[in-house]
This record gives sequence, structure tokens and C-alpha cells, in this order.
Amino acid sequence: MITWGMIGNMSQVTRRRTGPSKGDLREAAILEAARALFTERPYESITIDDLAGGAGISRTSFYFYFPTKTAVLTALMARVGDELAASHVWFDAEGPAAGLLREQLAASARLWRDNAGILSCAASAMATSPELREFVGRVRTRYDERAAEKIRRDQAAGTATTAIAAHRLAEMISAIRDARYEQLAGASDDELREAVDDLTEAISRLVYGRA
Amino acid sequence: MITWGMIGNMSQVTRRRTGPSKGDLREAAILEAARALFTERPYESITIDDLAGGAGISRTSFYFYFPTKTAVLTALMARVGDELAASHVWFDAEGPAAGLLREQLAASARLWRDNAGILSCAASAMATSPELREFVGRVRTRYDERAAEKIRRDQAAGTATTAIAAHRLAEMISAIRDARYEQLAGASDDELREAVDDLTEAISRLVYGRA
DNA sequence: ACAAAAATCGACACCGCGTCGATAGTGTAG
DNA sequence: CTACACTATCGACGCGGTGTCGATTTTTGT
Repeated sequence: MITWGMIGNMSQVTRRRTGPSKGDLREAAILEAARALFTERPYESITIDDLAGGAGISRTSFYFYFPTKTAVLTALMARVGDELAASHVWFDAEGPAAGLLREQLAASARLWRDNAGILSCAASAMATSPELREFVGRVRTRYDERAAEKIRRDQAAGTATTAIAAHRLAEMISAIRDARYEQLAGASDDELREAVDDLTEAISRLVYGRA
Repeated sequence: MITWGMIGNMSQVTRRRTGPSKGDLREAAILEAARALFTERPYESITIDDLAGGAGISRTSFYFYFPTKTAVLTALMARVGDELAASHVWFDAEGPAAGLLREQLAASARLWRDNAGILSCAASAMATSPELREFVGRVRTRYDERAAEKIRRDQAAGTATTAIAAHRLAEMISAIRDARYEQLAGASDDELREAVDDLTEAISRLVYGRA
């Protein structure tokens, strides 16, 4: 929670930690209530009143912490986005590197499954919220660009085929990944592995022409 | 427009055609107003009042023809779905048949571009409307099943590779197709052709391992 | 011309959103 | 320790869109 008071104290570097303020706790409570609600009910059916109630405050108080319902969702999504950015081992490799590709996919698949509720809510909310749409778009673009770079390197090296432009291939990868992950809501570890296998194979074929 | 009067007259096979009733015309007017509005404004911003106004009736009268806004959109989508079902030349072919695949993709790409407004509205509305979600799901499943059958035949014949299950390949095809088509809103014929080329190549690689 | 069915609309209640202003709590500088 | 600024809470209000009801008018077939 950012307040004007803090700005006044910016210069005073070493000041007694007072622990999280009451407001910080409330904010966390809202986030937690939202995580719970978003994972067990369709996004549209959740009202700001539900969020506030879940955090133990009145509806109007909610607005003190977040301007909209989607702002809460965006905050939740930001965490997921950060975690996602951590598992990009394949992008730094050279050539097909099927093992690393599989590893990277496995990590993101797990992340997706564990946050399925939030992610599917985000998919719903993007229809209504330009804010969220832009946020997700940025994350996605950043991912696609790293993928495109990797592919471009391999195309230059002659390992990847060149009939399709690198950035188009990157988009296709995102498309099949997202489509498959969307079905991963309550999936078992076996189903997870199947998805990863299929995607590893498919991406290898798309980019290198052979698995 | 189906009325109780018609049901009473079912047996009377040869009866004077009276032409479309007033109600039929209104219904058509609503559909037309909807098509216009859906193609020029974001779905969420369009109100039932807009639809009614566009058709020259009051908001309450709208409910005489359609129960909800999404029902109108579903009706519009049904037409597009029918047109789509017509262009499945590749599904009946044997082996890669890149020419027919390209032909089929070109037809659907054109259809998509010409109905971009409606289709992107549908994408938005699926978040809120289970009815529309189910409708689109059925169309999509039917398409995927035909694709899967075609692939299964080619797998049996040995032309298609078998590392990925046929229905999974079909899903992937739908995913990359939809993702690419979504960018086709105001596209030129050249851009259309590029998209078709990329998709032909990608699908060939996914299913047969080589272009 | 007449009755039945089709079609229209105003009035009403509902729900969720967002704002405003009044008020109670909290920490900190003088 | 007190006074002041900032933090936090909430009730009351108005808005806009939805959907229903019942009364009324228009169309339609015979």
C-alpha cells in the first residue's frame, strides 16, 4: 500500500520498521479472498461486494485499495507472470534441445495448472478490461519475442527451417500451448506429462521440421 | 418467426403464401442492426436498447423476438457456421494434398475476415454466455472431429506421423488457425494469402512431418 | 366485420457499479 | 500530550442496464 506519508519519508532511509500497516493486511486479505473466489466460481458471477466481504470490509472500503475488480485480478496475474519468466531455459539453448524444451514446458504447465482458476478468470476478463488485456498482451509479447529470437538464431545457424518467419512460429507456439494448457484445470501429473510430450513434439516439428 | 398460428396450420400443406409477416421483417431488422453494430463497436458497449433502436422498436419490444443480446449474436454466428461447413475440401482428400488444404484455408480465411466483427464479438461474449460458449464449442468440435478423422486415415495409411494423437493434432490446427485469423480484421488480400501460406506450411509439418 | 393471435410499449423492480462526504482511528512532529 | 495530518471505514445516493408484467394496439385469417 503506497501512501503520501511514505513519499514524505523517502529520504529517511533507516527508519524503524513498523511491520505491515493495517492497510497492507487488508490489501493482502482482499488478494487472498480474490484468489479463493476466482478459483471456485466463474469470474462474471463474482461481485466487488463478494471480494470486500471475503476480506471482511464493506464494499465501499474496497475502493480504497483497488479501483476495480480487474485491478485485483491484474495484481494476481502479475505474480504468475513473474514466476513464468523464471523458467525459460530453452530460449537460451542452441538448436532443438528437446530436453530443455520439455523442461521449460513442464515448468510452465505446472504453473498453469496450479493457477488455473486465476488464468481462466483472466481469459474471461480480457473481454471487458482493456487494462488487463494490455497487461497480458505485454507479458505474451515479451515471451513471443524471446521465442522468436531463439528461433531466428537457429534459422541463421541452419538448424531451424525458414519457410515460416520466426515471429510467426513464436505466435503459433503460444497458440497451441495456451490452447492445450486451458484444458489443464484439475489435471493429474500424468495428463500434465502427456500435454508436455505433445507440445514438445509439435514445437520441434514446427520449428525444425522433425522431432 | 415461429408462432402458435403456424402450428395450427401445419396440416394444411398448400396454402396461399402471404409473404413474410411483420414480425419476420422486424426480426430481420434486428439481425441487420446487430450485424452493423457488432462490426463497428466493442460488444460490451452495445446495449439491448441500441439493438432495438437500430431496428426501430422500443427496448421492451426487443424481448418479443430475442431473449438476450447473446441470442442475437448466436443467430448471426449460426449463419457463419453454416457457410464454414461448406468449404471442407481437404478433409475428404487423401494424404497431404497441400493444394486442397490451401484451398480450404483460403475459403475459411476469407469468411473470417468478412465476418471479423461478429467473430470477435463472439469471442468476447463467450466469457459471459454459456449458451454461446456451447454453440461455438459444438461447431468447433464438429470441425475438429472431421479433421481428426482425416488425419487418422492418413496415419493408418502411413503418410501422417503417429507421435501425436490425431485428435490432439486437430486441436492444435484449430488453435493456430484461430490465433492467426483473429489478426485478420481489416486485412488486405496479400495479408490473407500470407496467413494461408503460413498455415498450410505449419499444418503440413505438424501432421506429416514435412511440407 | 370479427375474433384470435401477434406485436408494442410504459411502468416498475432489481442489481451492480462508482462517488461523495461525514466520521472514526492512528501516528508523529512540535 | 496534544494537535494535526494522514489512514481507513462506511452509509447514502445516483446511474445505467436488465428483465417482467399487464394493458393496449395492430395484424391476420376467415
